Amino acid sequence: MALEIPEVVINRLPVYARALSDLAANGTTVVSSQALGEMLDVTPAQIRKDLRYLGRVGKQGRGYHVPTLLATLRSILGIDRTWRVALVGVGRLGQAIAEYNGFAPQGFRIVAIFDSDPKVVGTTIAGVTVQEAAGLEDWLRSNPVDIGIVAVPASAAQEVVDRLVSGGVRAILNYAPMTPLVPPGVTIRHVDPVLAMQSMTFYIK
Amino acid sequence: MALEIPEVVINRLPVYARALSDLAANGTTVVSSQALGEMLDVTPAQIRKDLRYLGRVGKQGRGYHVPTLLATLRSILGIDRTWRVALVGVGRLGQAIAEYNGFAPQGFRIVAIFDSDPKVVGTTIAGVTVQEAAGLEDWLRSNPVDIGIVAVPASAAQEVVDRLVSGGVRAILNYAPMTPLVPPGVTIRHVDPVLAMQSMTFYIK
DNA sequence: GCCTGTGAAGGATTTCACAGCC
DNA sequence: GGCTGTGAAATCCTTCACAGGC
Repeated sequence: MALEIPEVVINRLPVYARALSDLAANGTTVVSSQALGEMLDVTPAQIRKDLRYLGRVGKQGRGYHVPTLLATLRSILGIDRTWRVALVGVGRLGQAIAEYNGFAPQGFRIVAIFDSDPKVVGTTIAGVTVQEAAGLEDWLRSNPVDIGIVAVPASAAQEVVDRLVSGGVRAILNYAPMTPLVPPGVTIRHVDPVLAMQSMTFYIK
Repeated sequence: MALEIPEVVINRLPVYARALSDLAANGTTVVSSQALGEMLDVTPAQIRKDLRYLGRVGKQGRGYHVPTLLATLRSILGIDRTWRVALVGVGRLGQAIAEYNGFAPQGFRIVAIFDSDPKVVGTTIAGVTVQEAAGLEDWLRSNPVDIGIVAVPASAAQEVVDRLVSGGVRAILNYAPMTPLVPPGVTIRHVDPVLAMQSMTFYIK
């Protein structure tokens, strides 16, 4: 029964977790697939099928117990712990990422920042001293991190990804406007507002 | 033959367009589905099927003519023109978005910025004067925009979305950490690095 | 009665494999 | 010979509809 969870489902689970978190904060203790579906514009059947991957997590006739379900979800996604993150690139974008206060509350701790520009190396951003990018792999070997954030220009992104990977990083969040390749076993996600907009203009043109 | 293009395909087309743009910049004039697939880690068959939605855009035995294909792609996606964008919210995040210089080169022009904080209303960010958010709908009625960017706290996001929609906006880029609902006919995309990370931790835990 | 869990059906997407054109 | 276009097959994902537990 512990069958493989498909990637589409994995991508929806954090959305459910966030909604359940909001419900829990409101003091709601039980929710039906119907109600959750209305909050998120997802069909109830899909929610039930998705949640079924977590086990028998609902109660027939009642619905889902919010705190329990949330805990299960967080544990399966691995978001019930803290993760060490390294940020590479402190241009405008990297700076904004470093100072973004949405990561820490969710357990993502930026423990190191790298850049190749001598003008910023040695400065402190969000309490972290910027290190010379040339030392990235060495540093990673003695200070493993879980996730790498790439916020360098497109021309440097593939190299940075390669070096993160060879330093043992298996999850990469890519902000660069290109598609770096990663070997099997390494997960990469892209944050690209331009691509998002470009896929919307098709519908409004 | 002008069959409906599925949404999954629409989401991949901008990625192809970006890669073709890079190839064009390098002076490459012809590319095969195989080569393009290797650049992007996509199977050649998928690329051929996807591009087939644009028409008969390849030449058997040769491949795809980069400049022509790029032009077709841009025209079908609607990224060959400029789009008027309104940004709502100029906290840290909104500020970074306003100052991000990746939008303009792709034809996305932020023509107005709104916020409800009197402290920032009237100030100028990236050359645009911040207006009082209360006037959003009125302003939109006389100055239609194509896309709205929502960079307000989660608690205000649904209301902002509703007001953008009632002001005629049919495409929304949501940076708020919640899932606003939109009526049929309105397209919404989410930019959420936290959700992206939360879907990766599953694989590395 | 309400609502989950679930097989079956239906639909969508991806991959295969090769015919046909350059 | 190389590579697109493309039916057919395979796979994956979503929706339906209802049995069964609360």
